Amino acid sequence: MGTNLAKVAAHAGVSLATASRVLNGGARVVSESLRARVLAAAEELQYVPNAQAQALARASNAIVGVLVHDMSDPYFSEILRGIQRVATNANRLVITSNSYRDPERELEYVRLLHAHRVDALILAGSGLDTPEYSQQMAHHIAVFTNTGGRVVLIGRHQIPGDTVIPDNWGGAFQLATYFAQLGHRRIGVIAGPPLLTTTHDRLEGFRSGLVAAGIVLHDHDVVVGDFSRDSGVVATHQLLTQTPDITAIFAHNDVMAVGVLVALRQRGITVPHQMTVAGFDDIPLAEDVTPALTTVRVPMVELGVQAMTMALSPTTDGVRSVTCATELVIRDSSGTAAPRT
Amino acid sequence: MGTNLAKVAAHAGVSLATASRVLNGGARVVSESLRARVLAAAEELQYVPNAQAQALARASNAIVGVLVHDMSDPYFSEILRGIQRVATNANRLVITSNSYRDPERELEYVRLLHAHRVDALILAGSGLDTPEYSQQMAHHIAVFTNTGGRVVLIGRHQIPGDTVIPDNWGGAFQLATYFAQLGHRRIGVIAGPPLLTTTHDRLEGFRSGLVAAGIVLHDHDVVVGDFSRDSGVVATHQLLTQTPDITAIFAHNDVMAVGVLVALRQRGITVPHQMTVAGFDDIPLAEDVTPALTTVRVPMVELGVQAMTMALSPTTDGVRSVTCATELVIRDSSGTAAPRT
DNA sequence: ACGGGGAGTGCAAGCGTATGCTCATTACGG
DNA sequence: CCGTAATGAGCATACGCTTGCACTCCCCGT
Repeated sequence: MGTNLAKVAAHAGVSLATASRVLNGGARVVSESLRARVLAAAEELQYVPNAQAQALARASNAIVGVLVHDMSDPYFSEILRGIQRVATNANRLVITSNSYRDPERELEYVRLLHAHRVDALILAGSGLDTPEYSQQMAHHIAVFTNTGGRVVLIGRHQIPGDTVIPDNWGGAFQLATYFAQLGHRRIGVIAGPPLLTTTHDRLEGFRSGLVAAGIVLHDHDVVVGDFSRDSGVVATHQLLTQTPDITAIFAHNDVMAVGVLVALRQRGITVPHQMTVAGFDDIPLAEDVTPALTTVRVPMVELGVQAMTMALSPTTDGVRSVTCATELVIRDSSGTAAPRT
Repeated sequence: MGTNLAKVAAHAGVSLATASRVLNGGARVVSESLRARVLAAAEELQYVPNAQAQALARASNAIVGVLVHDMSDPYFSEILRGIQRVATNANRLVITSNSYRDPERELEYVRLLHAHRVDALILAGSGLDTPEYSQQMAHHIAVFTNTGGRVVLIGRHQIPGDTVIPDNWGGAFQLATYFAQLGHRRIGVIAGPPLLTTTHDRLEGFRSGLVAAGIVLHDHDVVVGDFSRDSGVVATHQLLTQTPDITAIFAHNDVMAVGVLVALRQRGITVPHQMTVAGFDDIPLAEDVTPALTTVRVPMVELGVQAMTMALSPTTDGVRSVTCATELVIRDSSGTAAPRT
């Protein structure tokens, strides 16, 4: 059934070794006549090399594993686009897995990808900031790197390895400054899941920006979401119920911000006149919602490109780290603070 | 460096065979004492099995290859979600690759996935309807299936294999009927890439629906896009320039429909009062744009689930085929035909 | 008490490929 | 004309694991 190199070699009347050397192309120490015979045989028998066996023999297999929280989320979707772009150019295969933010599953997948002996592993999306998780993950990662695997982390982690991070803190700081300039004094925040470093950085950057403007962010003005649209809707209603006097809302990502817009529309609150709204990430659809969303741009494709580039380049001994700048993008969902009703 | 089974066996003081049997768990013909020793050794040495070698020895490797046009596109993103859901439950790894609608690359990837001896291959997104492409692809696929691989196609192809198809024709027909009921007589269509079967089916279904209502769809009322938002914008301007008297626009997918809304807003044309707009697919953001988009729902997650389920179930001799119903979803972007200005 | 049987292990042969090393052939210089 | 250095091809081993088969005990039935 399966045509293998042996059959090709036999059909071409040469040894296995010669056939292998022809098909690998690298060292051209094979005479033209034999080379042609082998190629013809391979073609005729429709030979497709067994990558598994090659990997086993070579101890390297040209495939990179990527672990994301959820690739349906535009944020990761864009990162993957960057990763794929580089991978394609380098003729690398990419295995993508979704952890759906489940730590158990995340560890499980790292193990699985390790088992498949991927050349490199890219962990996209910040990790949980708990000692147990960090320790376990660090342990798994260590075992992997000890075997010669490379690891690149996107987002801040408590895990050693090459890193690509967006400047979440700085972007949130800028946004806070902007909000303050617009005259907002009471601001609601819809945060991401509590233990993510991304959430932490965006929250603290924002808080610091407000503090610099003499504004205090109260704990009860912060509600928690899970980065999904629906959680943005729910959180908005919660926010408006418990602190009705806010004049602006900062959602920790654009997807939730879209939920905010929906919720406000349901309540008949106009944006930006009665309420200023901003998100984070600048996903493609941010400029297509109404009103177009003010947000902080994270160069997602760039994050992916950088990560993959690192993943492909040989291990330098020290860990490398790249920070990608974020940038405030002002659109139509933000405006000067509305006078109290 | 790499700990392998041999080292584990040695460390536990048993034979390679015994160690293998313990770790595979299946046949429990190993005494408890030895079993414990092996497990302890594996733990201590941090043994991670080499999936490559296992696959080679077993001739099966629990990984499924998926080829999509562009996983940043919400359409494919949702399909992948369905695929992943099933894959996770079945403890299968998924390799995802983007062809970016490049036929060359698509063939290349099929070959690459074949080389990696994936158990099954899922081709998502309709194929090109050209003889050369179909023939070549059919050929590659045949070589793959001859080796024992399974293939599932999502969308109509000219290629033999198990198939999951959304009822594009029927959905478009329904939409046309609805448009006719609203009183629209002159309608513009923004089609997908010309040679895709999806494009063909959506166009012909729509045309048939109009014909059933006594309306003719002129060729110059159809412009071509590439399923991207920006192409929707461009196509809309083109459409309004060459046939300004249309009262409704049907974009072949929601992503382009969003572009239509943007273009209309630029021109100050209100929706649905001055222009009716509809898309296709019902991607998640369809209900979040303003106005919420009337569209035809394609059960994308379901497509993925069905495809993966087929991919995992053993080959029946005949090719299987599942059709998923589509459904008209009426939201705010459609209304009765505006009186001529 | 002896033979049969079953349970538990180990041996060794693959799975498909890459590659170091050896061997044969040819060309060339002296 | 012989010796030596290329040059090209093949043998055999390694990669890490699974699994059919053979072997060794030990227990039990007759």
